[in-house]
Amino acid sequence: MTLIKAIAKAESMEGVLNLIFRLENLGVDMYDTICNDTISFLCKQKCPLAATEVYMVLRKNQLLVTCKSYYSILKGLIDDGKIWLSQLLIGSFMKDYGIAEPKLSNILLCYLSLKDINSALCFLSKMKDNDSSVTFPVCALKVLMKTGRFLAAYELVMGAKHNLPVMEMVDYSIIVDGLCKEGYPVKALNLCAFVKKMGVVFNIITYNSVINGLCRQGCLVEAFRLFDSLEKINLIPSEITYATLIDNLCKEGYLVDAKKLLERMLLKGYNGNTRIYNSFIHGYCKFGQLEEALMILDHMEIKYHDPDEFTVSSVIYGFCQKGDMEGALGFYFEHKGKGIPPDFLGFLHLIRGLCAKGRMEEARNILREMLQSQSVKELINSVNTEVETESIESILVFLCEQGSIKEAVTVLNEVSPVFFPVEKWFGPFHESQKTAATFRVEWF
DNA sequence: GTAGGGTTAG
Repeated sequence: MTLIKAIAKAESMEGVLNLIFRLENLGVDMYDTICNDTISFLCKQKCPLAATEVYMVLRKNQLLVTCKSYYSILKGLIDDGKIWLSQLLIGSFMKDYGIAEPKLSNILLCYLSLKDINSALCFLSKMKDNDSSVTFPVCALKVLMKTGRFLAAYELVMGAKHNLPVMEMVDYSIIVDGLCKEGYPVKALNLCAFVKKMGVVFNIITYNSVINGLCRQGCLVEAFRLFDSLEKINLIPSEITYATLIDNLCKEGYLVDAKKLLERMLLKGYNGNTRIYNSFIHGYCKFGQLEEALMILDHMEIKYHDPDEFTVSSVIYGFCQKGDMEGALGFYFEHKGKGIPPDFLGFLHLIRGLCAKGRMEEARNILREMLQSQSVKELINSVNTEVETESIESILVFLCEQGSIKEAVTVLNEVSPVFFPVEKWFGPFHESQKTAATFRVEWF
């Protein structure tokens, strides 16, 4: 076993398998135990396919495949989404151990929940009738969460009500978080209430996720209501709680309220960070208050929070909004000199602004610098896998060298929304009405 | 299986 582990650590699964095959030919004692141990080890190393090969060796020699081996291979295969292969193994597992074997029941539940959550629940209730030790499938939930089916997980929990197994706080939290990300913050709140009744206590991270989910759906009022109720459940808002709310206030143009909230946060002993100040800078720039944004920038530097790519890009955006290309260029060169270049959108604003003024040669120079920026390259190349033709980067380089700046900008405008989707909360699952437009903060 | 998992940007 030590040798096998050593070979596997060298990431040579073929080496492990070769060794197994040689041991087989030598007719070594305890061969079946070695194979079962190897299966367990390979699964821990997240190599269920290699483990399956060892399993085949056991089958071929009509040796005992332990329940644990079946379980760990199947779990690995299901986690990897290798459904077709797991189907074959489940058949043998059932033949060898019978349906009442707890590990098999768990795997079946995972497997069924992947295909059809209702049949999983049906199976579960049947197993309960047989007085089996099967509990509600936490593993089924994990499968659902891993495959992003948070609604199904939600319905599973809410539907099971009193037949719930002991679930840990984080298990619930992942569902809550998933629901928020999918745009179901109200369902997430329902789940929170339910969980509270079960006596499970969430920490602030979960509530941060819900607050963010509500904001993303445009439910700022509800988000603040939740924020205000945190005290009642003895939870102290974290810096991220404040950051989330501040960012959303800034986005909506409630900069005065955002500032009040920032003051409140500082009073609680938090220091603020670059990200929080970026929210302000971006908000001020978006609403045409460039001077305010620049004041925040100064303030930031006094507080030793270093500006970053986002900061620089936001300020450039602010200058461009005003049509002040000298200001934008000056700011760009100054920060480039300090080693803080803008990111994709910062460059794009700069180039668009220059083009709008007919300053094509300067736009071309900036485009050239943009295409040399590491972060821009990484971003652009991250979509290339889906495009079969030439890479976007090479197209842009070509257009730049040709001097076809307008065409290059067209390409950039096309790819930009892929990286920075806008208007998040107008998706198909709009749970509650957007209330931000009539919203004012009333804590003072 | 018996640790760790889950949160903020245009």
